[in-house]
Amino acid sequence: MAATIKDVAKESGVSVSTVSRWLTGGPVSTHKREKIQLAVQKLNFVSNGAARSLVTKKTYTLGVLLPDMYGGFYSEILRGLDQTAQERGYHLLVSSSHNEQREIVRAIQAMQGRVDGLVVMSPDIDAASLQSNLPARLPIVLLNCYVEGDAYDSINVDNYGGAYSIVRHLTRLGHRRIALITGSLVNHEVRERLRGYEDALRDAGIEVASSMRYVGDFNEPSGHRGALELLHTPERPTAIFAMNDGMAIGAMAALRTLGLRVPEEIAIVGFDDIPTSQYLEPPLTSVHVPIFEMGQRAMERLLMAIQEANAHIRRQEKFPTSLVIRRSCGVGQRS
Amino acid sequence: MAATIKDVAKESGVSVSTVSRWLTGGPVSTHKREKIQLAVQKLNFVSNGAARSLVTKKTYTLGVLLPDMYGGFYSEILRGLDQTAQERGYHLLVSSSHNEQREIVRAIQAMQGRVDGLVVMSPDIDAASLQSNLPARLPIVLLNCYVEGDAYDSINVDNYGGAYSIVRHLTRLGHRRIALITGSLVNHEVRERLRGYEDALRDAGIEVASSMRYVGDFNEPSGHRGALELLHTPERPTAIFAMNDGMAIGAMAALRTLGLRVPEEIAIVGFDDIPTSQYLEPPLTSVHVPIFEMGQRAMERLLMAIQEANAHIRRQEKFPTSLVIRRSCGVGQRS
DNA sequence: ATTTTTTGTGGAAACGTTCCCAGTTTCATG
DNA sequence: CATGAAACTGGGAACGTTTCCACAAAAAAT
Repeated sequence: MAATIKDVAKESGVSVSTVSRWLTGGPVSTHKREKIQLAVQKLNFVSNGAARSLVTKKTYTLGVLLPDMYGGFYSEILRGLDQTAQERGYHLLVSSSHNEQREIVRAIQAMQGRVDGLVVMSPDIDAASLQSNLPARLPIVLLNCYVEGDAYDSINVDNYGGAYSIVRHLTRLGHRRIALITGSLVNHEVRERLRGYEDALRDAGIEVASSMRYVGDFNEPSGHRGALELLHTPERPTAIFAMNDGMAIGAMAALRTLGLRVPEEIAIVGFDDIPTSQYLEPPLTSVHVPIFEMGQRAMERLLMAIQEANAHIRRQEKFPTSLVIRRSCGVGQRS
Repeated sequence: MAATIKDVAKESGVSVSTVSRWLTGGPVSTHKREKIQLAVQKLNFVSNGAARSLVTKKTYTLGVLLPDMYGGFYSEILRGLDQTAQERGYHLLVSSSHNEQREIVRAIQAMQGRVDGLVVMSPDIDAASLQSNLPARLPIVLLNCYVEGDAYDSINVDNYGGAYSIVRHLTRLGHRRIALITGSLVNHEVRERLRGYEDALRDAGIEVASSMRYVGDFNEPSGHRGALELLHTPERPTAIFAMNDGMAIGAMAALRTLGLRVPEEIAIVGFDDIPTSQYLEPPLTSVHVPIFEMGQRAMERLLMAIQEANAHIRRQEKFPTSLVIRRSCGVGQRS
């Protein structure tokens, strides 16, 4: 068994209270302090976090719920979360692969009593079931979740604006047949990006054709499949807009195997601007999303919510995107 | 305040013991079960993890210590760890950015009582200080750490063999001036890879030149700087071996800005074979390391150690690498 | 019908801390 | 040298669970 505070007290001949006071930085006489330190060393004592947080009601741990962990996007988010947490002396309790409502709730419940707050990232969670399953009082920040109203702190991206601007960029370059590789359509972010795509086409006087659309799943292989499929359409697209960089990468690989040159024969653009994208050949034009910063910001807001407790004012933030023009769309500066 | 088990007991008119028994799946009469369920629903009760693990001494949480979180390597490791943990009903308590000995120890101590075991990944931790600071009995698996003897379970990569084989590949292609971009030389993995590089050169009758070496830090920018520096040497290298793919990517970007074609004018190879590498142009020849699998395996071994408790037999595993020949070294099959 | 087993029940003692409280010592200060 | 403040001390009650125990009621076996 690991040594407890009682063992230390006995070994050093002081009371439990005094050892505890030493642990928490209270005033202890030099004499006793030395004895305690000796005993701690000897017994290899480390205080038990569970017991501690049971009484203090602080865990210095924050829960993070992710739908997945694959790829440059989630790892950047996690990095942003982790760095900020780390700076403030917090740890992260991570749990991924949650797509279903029920799973998320289960994971949240398992974290109860082990975390001081929660960052939930799940594009398809619904607010109602969150509310009814969440222990009251647990500070929470929603990242890229769709919720109406101001019941939660949330952080989102301007999905509509980003998609609109990159598709408009393509239309301005003269493209008229712009194919689309989407993620799952139940995903709210996907729907927003879709709206941006369609509006940009319409505003350019282009008809939206459903043959120009392939439903992927945000991973490389689906981008690959999507590109192959879209090239079979009677009127071959001159450009492909993939709803994230992962699928754009997959699509580019597919085009390469077909011997199609990017961007000369077909343009391709993505969304997210993950770190990898700049190193592709040709470098990928994409909608820049400040991924790392969003992670940071989510964590900052969560820590704020924890600190301010009930005085906390909830806010919904929407991060702007920006167009990063590289060579894959056919006109960028070299990079 | 969140509701406690006592509140539930009072609300439903049964004893605390009975509620607890219901929670843990013990036998409870239908009648009381219903009452309890009602009360739980009404009070929105979720049992407190800290209290629970204080008495059961199980947390269903595993600690993970990483030196950093940036890049394809760590995120793959983490994914492997997380997936396996998830499958077995465990969560991950993650803490990164630990390079110094002291920081690691502090992080481990902070996790005491909150985790059932630990995966420590820190190429420059030393076994002695681990041992003296670690609470006895806490199962632990070392990932890519250098420790002598069999005091710990550990998982490593065949760094020497990997480096040797990729450098030999280059010499067989006729390269004689093979430059090297390393990571920090205090890192044990770096030293092993260095050894492999040097032996491969010697075995090919090539003299090891210190002018052909640039000390980087495993991140892209240092690869970029390294490539620029190495091209200034009197005898320009015909190939560059970067000790990880991140630096290889940085180096490739540098060569591109200089207008040097890869692999025609200069070959470049990496180490790790992160997911990104296959999508580069040209695709990067690298030493494949089963990153995800190593994460999985580390977690499996940790869970074993936990399950078997004192009957556990420690083992040191070394994962083999394999050469992945793509185009960046000048001879690969197209991909 | 009696005994034995199973099933269900609540009281109370843990688990390893912190922190309040009441008390004791130490130490300037007038 | 009294006096009040400050520093220090240990006892013990929390914190929210589980689990051991003793026992009662119901079911099964004799």
